[in-house]
Amino acid sequence: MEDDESWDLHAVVRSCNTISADHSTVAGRTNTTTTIDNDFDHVMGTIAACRDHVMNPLFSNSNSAENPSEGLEEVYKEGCSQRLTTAAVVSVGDEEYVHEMQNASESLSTETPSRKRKNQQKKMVVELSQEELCSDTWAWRKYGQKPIKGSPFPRNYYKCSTSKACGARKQVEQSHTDPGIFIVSYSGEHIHPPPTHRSPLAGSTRSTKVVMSNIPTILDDTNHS
DNA sequence: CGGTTTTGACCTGCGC
DNA sequence: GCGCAGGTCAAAACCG
Repeated sequence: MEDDESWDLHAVVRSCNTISADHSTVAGRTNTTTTIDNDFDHVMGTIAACRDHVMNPLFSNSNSAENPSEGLEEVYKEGCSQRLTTAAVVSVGDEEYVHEMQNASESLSTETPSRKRKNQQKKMVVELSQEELCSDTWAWRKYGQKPIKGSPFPRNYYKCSTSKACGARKQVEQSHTDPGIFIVSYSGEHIHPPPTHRSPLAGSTRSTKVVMSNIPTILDDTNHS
């Protein structure tokens, strides 16, 4: 069976939401850019979800409540620059990820059908702490888990469960160099605004109990408007 | 009842 | 062309 570590991963992973990543220098290699080039709207939606939950002091300082567009845009820019620093660490000491992300970045310029394989799909790869993972309001449904060669931790696959038509997906994998860090890859775009609250039944299974115990805190903040 | 996780099977891209 | 590995599907089980 899966051990506590993967269980923890499952628990943490239910919610996640981030900005963008740009790996200018990875493990001493040449520039690697992993960004969503045309997904500003997606990112803006992401930020909108984040800002209320103060996953990062950056967002709590935003004036987005008054000027959602301008505020978020600024936050987005700042957030990117800050995130980039973090995200750039993703591949340090991890040749596999370096390779993976390089391949991903090379294929970012092509439009991607919903079911392209492997590195052909546009991806945004970020490194997140457990806390950050818990600061997500998007509703994700796990649809698969796979052991990854060379990694002691399985990779988990999630779809956005808010809408069946929503093509947003994410993959979450625990870093084997730092188990406290989670490598999250986003693909696709949300076609709907972030949910303002979760269904009471959402994530009602075993391993999500812990997660749901975290979520209410977040939701309380959100619903206080 | 409606939503989720689990998990084995299947599909497909990629390297040799 | 073959085999491997990653990504997805879908049925069953679970939970409140």
